[in-house]
Amino acid sequence: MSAQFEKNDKIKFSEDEVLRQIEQAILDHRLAPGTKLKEVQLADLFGVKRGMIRKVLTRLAHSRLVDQMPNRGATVARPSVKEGQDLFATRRVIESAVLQNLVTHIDHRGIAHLRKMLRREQKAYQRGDSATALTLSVDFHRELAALAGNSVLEEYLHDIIRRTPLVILTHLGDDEQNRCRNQEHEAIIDALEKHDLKTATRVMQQHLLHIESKIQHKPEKPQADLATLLRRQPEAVQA
Amino acid sequence: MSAQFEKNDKIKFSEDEVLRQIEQAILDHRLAPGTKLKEVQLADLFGVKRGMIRKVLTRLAHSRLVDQMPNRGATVARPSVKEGQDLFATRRVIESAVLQNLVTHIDHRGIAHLRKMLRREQKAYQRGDSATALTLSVDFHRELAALAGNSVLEEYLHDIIRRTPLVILTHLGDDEQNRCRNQEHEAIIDALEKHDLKTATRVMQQHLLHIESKIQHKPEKPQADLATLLRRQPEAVQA
DNA sequence: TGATAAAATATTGTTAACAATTTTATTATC
DNA sequence: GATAATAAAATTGTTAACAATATTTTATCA
Repeated sequence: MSAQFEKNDKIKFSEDEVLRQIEQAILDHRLAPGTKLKEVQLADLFGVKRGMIRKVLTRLAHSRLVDQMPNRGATVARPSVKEGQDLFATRRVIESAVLQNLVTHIDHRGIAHLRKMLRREQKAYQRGDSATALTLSVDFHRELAALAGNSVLEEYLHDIIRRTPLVILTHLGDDEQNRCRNQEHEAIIDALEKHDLKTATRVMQQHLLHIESKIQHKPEKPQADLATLLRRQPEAVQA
Repeated sequence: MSAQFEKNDKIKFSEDEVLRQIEQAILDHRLAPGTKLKEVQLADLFGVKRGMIRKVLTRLAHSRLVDQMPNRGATVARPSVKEGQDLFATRRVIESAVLQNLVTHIDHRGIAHLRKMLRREQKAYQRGDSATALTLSVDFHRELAALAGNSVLEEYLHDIIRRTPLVILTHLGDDEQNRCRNQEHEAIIDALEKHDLKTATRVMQQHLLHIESKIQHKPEKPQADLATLLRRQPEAVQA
């Protein structure tokens, strides 16, 4: 009468919190592409009702992080190589447009803000905290889009950024190749400050092509059980 | 014991069909921005269960055609002027990228296909069937994206095209100004055939700016009841 | 009359039980 | 032992009843 109750012996999570945790588990590579996501199992795991898991899975399916098949449930999505290429190509288009907006709209305050973000990112690298560095690196791109002031472009870039890690994982593996080189971030800020669109765009294209060029097929990894994989490793938590 | 049962005296619709009908009612301007969408009313109207309406409303909210507020239900979305501008600006970015892809990838078969679509569009205009002409005009843009072969770009353009009529309705009204001029469609095909990216892009930009320039604020219209508005007018059906 | 509070109604949100379907296990047959 | 049919279990899908919240109506008082 004890063991079977342990699973519910925890705080109840909100829908957004459950979404965030599952999404993070996917993006942290703890849930491999193709992994079955069973509703009751997840519901018990988080101590919530099945209906909520259902809604969460639908939301995740919408952002293409999971696949849903009628009557056959949800699995972690396995994006094709082609989808990955299209995603990267579109990202180059979006980020170019962002820069084009920025080069006319940005002011000293914006530049200063970007430099502050860059410094935090560099410090994280220097102290070897690559998890934080990666987060901050992504935030840099997001912040560029936010400063550009076009909500639709921003929305699309968020969508792409959300989907990208899964593509990389699926076809490149967990090889730590997928992070930004922050010298390029610095070069982009410098160019923006001088209102030099051409240089900013060129550096950005290099920057993105650098990752894109590495996508290629890779065999699947063995898989542990769902509960273990959802449990986040302490050392991976960002500072 | 008769009148109150009439409402259910019809075929049961599938979820996709219900979604399609409500979306069409919004895009046809039969449901004005801000209109409350009550779950039981819609469920009775379509002869389906409330849970299905619930799912449909969530899907519509996701594509920003309806707003959902916790505990306060769903309404037809009222996009801001800013959102409309951002949508159009992004559309120009996406369509430019589509042309850039097309100008290198397109072959004679593709060109022939586009010309066939253009002829159908022109014929619809000539016989005064503006509803069909509008549909075909939109299809032309969609087809460009499909031929470009980037699924993400295509997806985003679909999203923008889906959201655009509501923006135009909200801020411009039902003034019939919002259709493409198909001479420009022809010019785009001509330029693509000659692999002339510069001309194709220039015409496309004009084409899109033509509509974009007309967005401005406009007072609200009076509103009939939901059941009437959902019932589609026969003459509006496409040929 | 106009404002405020309370009650009644309407609407959205959640849940547990059930139904339908798929998946796994078992049995039967060759 | 392999294969196919059958039964059992697991899983997803749906629904009706209930709970929570918001809105409208009515009642009360200044």
